[in-house]
Amino acid sequence: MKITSQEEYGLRCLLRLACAEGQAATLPEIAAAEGLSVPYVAKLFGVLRQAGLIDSIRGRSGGYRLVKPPEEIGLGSLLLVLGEPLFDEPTYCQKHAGNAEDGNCVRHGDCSLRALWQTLEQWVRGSLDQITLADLLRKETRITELVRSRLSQTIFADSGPLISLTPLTR
Amino acid sequence: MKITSQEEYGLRCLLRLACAEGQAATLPEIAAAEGLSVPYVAKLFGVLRQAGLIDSIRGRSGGYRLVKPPEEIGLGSLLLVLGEPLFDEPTYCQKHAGNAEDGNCVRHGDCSLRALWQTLEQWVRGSLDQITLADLLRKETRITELVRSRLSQTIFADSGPLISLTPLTR
DNA sequence: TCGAATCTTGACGAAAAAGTATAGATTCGT
DNA sequence: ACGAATCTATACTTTTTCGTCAAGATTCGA
Repeated sequence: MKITSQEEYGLRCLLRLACAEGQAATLPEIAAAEGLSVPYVAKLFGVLRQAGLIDSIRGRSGGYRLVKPPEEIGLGSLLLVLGEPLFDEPTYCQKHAGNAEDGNCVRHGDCSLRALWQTLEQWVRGSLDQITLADLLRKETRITELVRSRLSQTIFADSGPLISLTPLTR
Repeated sequence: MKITSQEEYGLRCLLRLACAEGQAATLPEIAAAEGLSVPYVAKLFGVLRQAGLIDSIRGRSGGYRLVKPPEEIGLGSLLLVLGEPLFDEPTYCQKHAGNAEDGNCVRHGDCSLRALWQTLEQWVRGSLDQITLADLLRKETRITELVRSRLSQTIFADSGPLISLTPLTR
């Protein structure tokens, strides 16, 4: 369970854009500010652009701009654009090893850990979405308090999935 | 932000051990139960053993056993043994790209995102530790309720770190 | 219109992670 | 004592991720 490079740097670069306040910032500027290579930032911004988070202006005095104000960009959804979910639903029971010949999931009865990951994902994502880019730009923000104050909402509200295991046969 | 293979499979295999209730389970048994190769499970159990979570008995009727009862194994610490933390403190400012020639962190003033990741890490880890292996073994557990009921504790209690950013210079 | 500055895209190589293979060490049962 | 069943350790191959490179497309300014 790790923050990927793309998540980390994508977020950093987007923060730089957010600092620019409407003014378009260019790849070389951002790259220099973060100490990254220009092509790498270009790749990251490609992802962000195709996700509709930023706008690009081509040509001589071009650059990138945020589409929405920083107040409306939650970290949960942002990180989801830059990386994968904690747990990749559609491929979960196929892609890894540990499947029977017929391709079915060989695991504890009904793939029970799935429920755990789903809950965790929903929860982390939801919590992160309570923090916006704008929050990260304000100096001297106490994150813990920030989140706590915004987390009185119903993250656990829905009735989650069940876990059940079948016993190990020896 | 993703669950790594080692975390997923390590947890699954450990669950199998927990099912065995004190009886030693062998590599071939576990591997067959999870549909994994024997050497792979061996590797995973190597990690778990060196972390002191399981005991190995060598020789003819050997196998592996949990050192502690499942009630005392929290998922947070377990996953930490199997994978890396969300955010790798000591290497954070060196290992990635984006550093100045002198090796110092080139980032926003005082490496501000660090505070975010630390808070998140602490928080996810702490929450996961409220769930034990034993909880996952009980059939029909509603994870969301489980966590909520155990989370009235002071996960947010300590005063977290500050965030601060220096403005983008163009 | 030309050229410089910019974004866009896909292919490529390097590094890390995942999983396998193999040889070896230990113990038990007969 | 021997052999079968087990764990242990290391090296290897494959796959994925990371980051770079190079060629192309677009726009502005002079």
